[in-house]
Amino acid sequence: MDMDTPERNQINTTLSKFEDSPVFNYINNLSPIKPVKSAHITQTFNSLTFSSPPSVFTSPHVASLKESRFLRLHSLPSASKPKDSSEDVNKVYSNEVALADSSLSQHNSCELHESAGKGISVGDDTVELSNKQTKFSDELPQALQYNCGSPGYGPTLCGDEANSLLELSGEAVSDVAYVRENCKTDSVEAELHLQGTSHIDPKGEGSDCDWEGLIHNAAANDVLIDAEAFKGLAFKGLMQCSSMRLSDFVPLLQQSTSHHDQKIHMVDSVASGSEHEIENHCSELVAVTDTDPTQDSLANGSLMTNNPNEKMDNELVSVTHRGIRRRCLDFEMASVRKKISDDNSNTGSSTTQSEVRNAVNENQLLPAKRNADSQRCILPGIGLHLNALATVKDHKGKQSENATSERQLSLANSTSLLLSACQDHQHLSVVSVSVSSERELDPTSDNGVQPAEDCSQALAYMAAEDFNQNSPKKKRQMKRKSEPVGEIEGCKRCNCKKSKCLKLYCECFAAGVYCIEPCSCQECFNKPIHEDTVLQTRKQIESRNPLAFAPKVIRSADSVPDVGIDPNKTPASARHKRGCNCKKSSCLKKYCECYQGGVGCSISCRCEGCKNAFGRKDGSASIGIEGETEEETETSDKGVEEKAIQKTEIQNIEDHQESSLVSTPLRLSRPLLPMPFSSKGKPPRSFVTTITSSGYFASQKLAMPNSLWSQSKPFQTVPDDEMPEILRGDSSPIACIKTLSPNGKRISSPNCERGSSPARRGGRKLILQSIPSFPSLTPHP
DNA sequence: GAGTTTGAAACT
DNA sequence: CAGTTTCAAACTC
Repeated sequence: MDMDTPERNQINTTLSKFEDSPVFNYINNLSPIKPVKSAHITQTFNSLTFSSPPSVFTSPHVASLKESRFLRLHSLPSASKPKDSSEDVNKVYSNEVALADSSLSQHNSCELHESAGKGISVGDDTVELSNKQTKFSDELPQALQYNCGSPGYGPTLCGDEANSLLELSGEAVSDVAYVRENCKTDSVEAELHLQGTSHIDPKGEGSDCDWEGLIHNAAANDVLIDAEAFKGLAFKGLMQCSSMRLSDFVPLLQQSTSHHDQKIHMVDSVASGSEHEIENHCSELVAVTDTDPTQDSLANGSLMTNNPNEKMDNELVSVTHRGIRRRCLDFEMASVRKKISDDNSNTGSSTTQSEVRNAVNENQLLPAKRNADSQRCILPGIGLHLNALATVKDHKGKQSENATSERQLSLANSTSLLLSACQDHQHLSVVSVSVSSERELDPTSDNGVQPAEDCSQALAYMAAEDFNQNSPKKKRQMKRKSEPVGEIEGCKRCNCKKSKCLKLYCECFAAGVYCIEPCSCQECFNKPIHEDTVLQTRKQIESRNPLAFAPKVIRSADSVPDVGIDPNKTPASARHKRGCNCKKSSCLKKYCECYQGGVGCSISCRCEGCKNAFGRKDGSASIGIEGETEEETETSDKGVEEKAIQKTEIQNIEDHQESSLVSTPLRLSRPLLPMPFSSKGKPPRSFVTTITSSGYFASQKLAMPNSLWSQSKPFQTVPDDEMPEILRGDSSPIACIKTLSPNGKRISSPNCERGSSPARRGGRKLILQSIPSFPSLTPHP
């Protein structure tokens, strides 16, 4: 986007330098690879529906990810590391890693040189990519981490690419390596699919998969495939296509790529003497598969066929699944699942999947990471409106049984992940992976697979259950030390003892997610196995209060005052939908939902002694020291207490100031996220902001710590048929709905307060802001 | 980690 | 709808 221009120029300049360099020429001569056309590349990236959220994306981030891989490919060629050819797979991996690492996390220019020096195509654009990649190199590790499916898993396993990979080198094809490989494979597939390659059939259903076609197609579309990913793909393809052998595959690839100059990447990575690597790799994987037919296959209830090909495929799927599967399903997702299930039976999975994908694409991926850098600590919430989905289900009255197929679950998971896009756009990778893998899901269902909750949860869950089961250590890592008990960036964890997690007291339940392992709840019913109960209870609560699961904080249009709704001139552009009722906290503590949500109190609040730093009920804004000087508006005036309050306020203010994102509540685009909750680093418990349908949907789950909230009624009135549209998020604004809660509290539909610009609002406050559901015109540094 | 405080949710 | 109770998070020590 806007950010690219400068870089581009710079890159070009750099490139020129390179090209003028004797060294460059020399290298260039050595390399048969031709420059890649930028246009193609661009197109490729843009066309990656999945991972590239709209425009927004563009993103350097998404791009960077791919590019990085891309880059890695370049570095892979053994040309520069001849020794590798004879090494075993692990060794190779290690080397690759090393290279990748050097290119990823280090110096840019050097890296670029290195890449160029390796005979990698150095077309202007290519260089550009490389360069770009370098720019975001620091993000890669994390990206990779997520790519591997689990944050928890991340740091240790995949988080730091260099480290993880290196670790791998020392292990015999471990789980880690395994997962990693699969992730890549799936990623590639996802990319290919995204390209709109109709003939790519991951399942290989109906006939031998058209790998040749796939390759050609990939080449034709200028799909960038990194060596490793490709290897995985090739491997998979081999496994799937009994008629094709690896030896045949590589030549094919070469041939295919040779027809397209742009395919240099592939050629470079695969053709350049990597066949051996691939074979090794494949055999390694095969060996693993053969010797370790276990866990996932069993867990997923996947088939253990006698057909090696199938077996492998299953394994791959399950592994990937393993990384992502678990629990990203929330209640709503359960519904989705069901719906999907129904749809699948009727129209075929492809349609449904694509729908989901589209929804995801349009609603969530976008924002991905505009502010990734700055918001890294924030949990971006990108999500699909689960409630809406649930609604669909309800309307359809279709309820599939617990026997939901794994595919469904998987899809749900994928969606959730997508939705959740937890922390960074980098999660998108995960999404993409999961989605692609979903296609391959083994139809044999596994009830054991839990629906996912919010992305974070899912990830956390995975980490906890999938990867950490045997490793308390990892588990601990997953918890991220500083995280307060309840949430891990988007992960909710409750501690309910009496509510069975079926009341709004339960944060998980209120957020529309299932409780997960990290929860300390007792007698919890908020689990997939009690899905019916959960849904029922949920319905009951909604019948009482239609907006019970709606986001508590509604953010109005950035540029449009909350006229009518909030007569007060409070600075905040967002308001708690119902207002608080604080008596003693002066709205300066998280007891106050307004404060917790990072919004000012409004006329609808019944609080006493409001001193909300985000905006007082009386309309004054006490920000910064200002607040201290402001008159003490209300009752509380008791010395010590007052001091305590002031202290708190000051502290909060300081926190605010610390947050680069939050400069002031008054700011229209006030960052929702980095709230002043620094005291414990915990984001607001449950706030979601919604505004645009798209934003709304997008924001949910994933995002936050609080995850998905579900919003309900307003969308529930939407006919099933329209759901897709809703998911699309673009659509027309939903009619403003104002309702009264049973108890007379004012409840207005989030939409009522929605602003004119749909693009900006989104899920939880924190997230949306940082992650616009649509390409934001405003550059985020 | 236990106990207290707080205010939302639930109940009457 | 108001008052009360229950509940679990937030907070304090």
